[in-house]
Amino acid sequence: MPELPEVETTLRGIHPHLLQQKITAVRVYQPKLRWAVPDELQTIIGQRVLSVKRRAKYLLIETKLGSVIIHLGMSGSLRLCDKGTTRQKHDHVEFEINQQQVLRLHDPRRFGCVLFSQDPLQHKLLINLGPEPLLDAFTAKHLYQRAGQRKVSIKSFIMDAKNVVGVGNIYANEALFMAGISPKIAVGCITLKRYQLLVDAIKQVLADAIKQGGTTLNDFVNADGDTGYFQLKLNVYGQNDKPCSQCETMIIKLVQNQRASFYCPQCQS
DNA sequence: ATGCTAACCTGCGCGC
DNA sequence: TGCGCGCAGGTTAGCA
Repeated sequence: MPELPEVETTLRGIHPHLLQQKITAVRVYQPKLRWAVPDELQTIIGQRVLSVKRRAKYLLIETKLGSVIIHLGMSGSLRLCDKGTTRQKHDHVEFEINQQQVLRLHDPRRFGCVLFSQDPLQHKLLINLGPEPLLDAFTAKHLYQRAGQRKVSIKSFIMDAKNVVGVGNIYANEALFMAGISPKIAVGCITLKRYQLLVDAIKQVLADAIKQGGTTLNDFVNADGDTGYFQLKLNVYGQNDKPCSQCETMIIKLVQNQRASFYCPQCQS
């Protein structure tokens, strides 16, 4: 489930509870995640948390000896609870904090991962990532230059983390609607001016969602254990066969790169 | 280099 | 009530 706003919300939820605290135990109940949980993870036992950060949709828990890299995949969530709290089905990894609390990774589909690296930003999975969408380095010029004469669709392009990180399926659809751009257009055919509209839309859509505390759909549980069901206003995602909020034309659904796309054929071209 | 497909998993809702 | 099917928020490896 988690798109970038949910990961950012998770970060903000766990950050104050982890900073400067000692990791007193690590328990792995199911090591078979997207990648096997490495034995090296045990290195952090006894270490103090120096910082908790986010890069793309990866959460980084940094200690003097190295960092834990966590990705929530499609269905992952992190929850901080008292040590005695009963473990739930699909709670695969837990970090004990000061012998009192545990940070638990819950992930039914197991597309997430828990890794360890002495230098996480140089890790294979992070080293080639594009700019953070909410920072100034993410510009229209950047997308325009990367697009070149390529023929890939704009929807696929903005969901490719080498171009910009953190744009998942919901927000890709919503940002394209906001920018008035059809998800099917080839990236090489888009003007710099239209890339500016798109960059602005991506920033706004993500910032709005973070402001609301993450979305929305199914199983998001925030770090304090409250269900975070903030229903974001979705203009196109999941709105197929319903009238466009702007022009009343029926929203169309199609499949691109094995992912559902939704758009208004009137407002987006 | 580019673009597409399969694959990794479980759970849920729907039609029959 | 039960079963099979299609679908789901992500991302990489591997192929043509």
